[in-house]
Amino acid sequence: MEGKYANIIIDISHEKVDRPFQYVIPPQLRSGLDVGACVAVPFGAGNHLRKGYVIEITDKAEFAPEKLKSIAYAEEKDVTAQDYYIRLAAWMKEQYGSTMIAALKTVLPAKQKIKKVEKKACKLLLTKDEAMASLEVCSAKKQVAKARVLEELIKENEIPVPILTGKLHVSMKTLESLEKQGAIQITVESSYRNPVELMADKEDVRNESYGAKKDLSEEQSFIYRDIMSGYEAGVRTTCLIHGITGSGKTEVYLKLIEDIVKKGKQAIVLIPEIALTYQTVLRFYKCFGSRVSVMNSTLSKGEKYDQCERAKKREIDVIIGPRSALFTPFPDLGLIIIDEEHESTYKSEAMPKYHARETAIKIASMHGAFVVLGSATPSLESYYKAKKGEYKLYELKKRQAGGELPAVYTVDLREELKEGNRSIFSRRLHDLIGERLKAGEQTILFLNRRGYAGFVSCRACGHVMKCPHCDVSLSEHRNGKLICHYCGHEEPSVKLCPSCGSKYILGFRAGTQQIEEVLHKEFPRARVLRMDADTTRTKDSYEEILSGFANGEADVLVGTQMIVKGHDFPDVTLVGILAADLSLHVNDYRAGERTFQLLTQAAGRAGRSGKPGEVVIQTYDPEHYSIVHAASQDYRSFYEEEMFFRELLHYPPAAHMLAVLIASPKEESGLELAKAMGELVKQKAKAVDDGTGVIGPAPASVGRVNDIYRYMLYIKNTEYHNLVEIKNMLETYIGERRKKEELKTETVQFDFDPMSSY
DNA sequence: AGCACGCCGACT
DNA sequence: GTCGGCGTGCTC
Repeated sequence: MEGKYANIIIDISHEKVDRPFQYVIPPQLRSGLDVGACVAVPFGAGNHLRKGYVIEITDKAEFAPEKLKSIAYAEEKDVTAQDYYIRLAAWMKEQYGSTMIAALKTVLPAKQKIKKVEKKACKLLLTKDEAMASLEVCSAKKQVAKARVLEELIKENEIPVPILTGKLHVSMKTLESLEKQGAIQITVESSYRNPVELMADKEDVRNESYGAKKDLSEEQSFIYRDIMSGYEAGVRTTCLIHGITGSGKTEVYLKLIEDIVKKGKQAIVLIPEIALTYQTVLRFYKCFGSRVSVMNSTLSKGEKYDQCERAKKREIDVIIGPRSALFTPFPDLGLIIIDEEHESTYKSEAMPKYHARETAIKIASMHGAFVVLGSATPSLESYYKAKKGEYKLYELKKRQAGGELPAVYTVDLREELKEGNRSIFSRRLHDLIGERLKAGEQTILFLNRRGYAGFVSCRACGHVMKCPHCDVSLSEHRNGKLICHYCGHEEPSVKLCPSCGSKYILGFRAGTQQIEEVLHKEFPRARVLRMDADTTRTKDSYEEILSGFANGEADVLVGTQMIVKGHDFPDVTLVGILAADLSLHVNDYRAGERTFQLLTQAAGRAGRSGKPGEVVIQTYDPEHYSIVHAASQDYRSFYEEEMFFRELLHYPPAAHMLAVLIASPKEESGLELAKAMGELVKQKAKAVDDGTGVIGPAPASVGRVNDIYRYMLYIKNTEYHNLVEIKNMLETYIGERRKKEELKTETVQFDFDPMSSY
């Protein structure tokens, strides 16, 4: 690439320098420098040479050219790894529409390497009396900063440095000066650990029968052999394994990884964050010992950095983690597995809003690796691609333990009501729960309710308590406060309706709590565990509840979506889905798909170890195709029916969709920008005539968050790259208006094939 | 992150 | 004056 100037991101982990700086490319580097190159540049007043990454090469000087400095030199060829990350970041920026910095930040695991893993602390070396004396000396000299430090250290002998520099506004200089005087000592601590070994230590792995190597079934070994022989022949096509619940996809993954590792390559296993449990990890630990590691959000930055270093040094072969584990710096990646590939957590909510599936395929292609997707209820996207031949489709139709799929009963709640049953439990479910309690078998009750605790409304006048900064209702918390889940606004609960003065203003508590109460009333001897956002607030409570239930500490588990994922409960023979259509009535084109997935996955929890299982689906809408096909566990029919609607309405995967979120503190200027952008796209669509459809602009479904007004624009096209082009066009449009200082407070975000509704 | 600049009280 | 400590802001 030719060009006079290079825009470079300086490798300093500090917000204020986290933007491109422009440098002159010296003539001898003109031809050999490319985007992604690692260079050394003079930076700051001291002209210290620092590392940086070239993110753009241009002829346009964006800064007074006479003030530009020159690149000192380019790093030698060992930059392949870095180069790879910058290419990946550039790809993400293009595909998903974000800043380069944001993309680099999500992709680069090394960000922490600048920040020391060590914990620094200040320790007082003087005695109390000596310290008091120095304190007086400092005060006399008006050395306020030093005095502040000494004062605090007298109270507490040792204080972490970040507290001193943060809360007390003391600079590192001051501390160093104090250290020179011999008044204090700055201590450095560092800790290295392998989180998997920590997990494994908690249980005696060897006595655990769980991950014991079973022989593959015929179905399993066919898939394994077919994939590996394809691999040997150089095929790198993405594979989709559609295996019914309990069919043993994990065994296939383990075999594949084993082979790949034998070839000296490494594997990444992605799982939805919520499903990362001891059970899952232990199974891998059994196979690969300490050469497997985990990556998740509970690890500290230092621990994450450690895992990256170990990966680079080939000390581990397998990493298990959520979508961020994709960026583990393996030197010779061979395989990426995405388990439960339909899960919406694989789509990032932050910028860039990337999808782990597409990104994994990109990463694999950069490494000569391949991707295996697995699910009992594949996303429509993946199944569609498999049918088109873009992915290779495999099926596991038999349950592993030889168990039958559970018998499913659908109960029409309208009929129940007609016949005078107003309970949350239908008579059938009630009877079956009773039977299980007698037989000593376990039951799961599942409420597929979206969102959190109920809103507060006045029964007399209908007034609803709303957030003063956002267009959403406040929800009542256990501590009696009203909280806004969008901006965090808090206010005390009300006793009297602020609108009409009635005292009948109450929260709608319909939820797992209520179910628990009814259970206690109707089955006083049943031991009940409840799992929802309330009971899983603390760090380990999630795991505690699940393993408690798995160990038979309770008869009934009541919970929301989170209980359906991951865990195996061999003694569960009854699953009750209390209101199957709750997740159906959300204004989102994916509602049908999500409902089908939830119901199928929930039903699949029943009867997993030989004992026959039963499932009761309670619904007001028993004819809905999502419910009908989930009840018969018939993915194919569901797919055909849902796909018909997607084709008809041009929704993904039949077409692609770009959601544009325009936000502004000023209502009018936000709408003006949204309209202008919409008009621009419509004009282009007319000119090119490529079937682009534009919807909106319209206010977002939550039209105001934190006093910022939000507008949406939806753009549809059958070709993804056409949408990328439109995004690029809008980006330049915004850039131009920004230069003219017209847009100061407005922000625009892009979301391709959105998973969440706005 | 690191350096310069400007501010402020103390002291030759 | 001017020296040394401290906070602030900028770095292509």
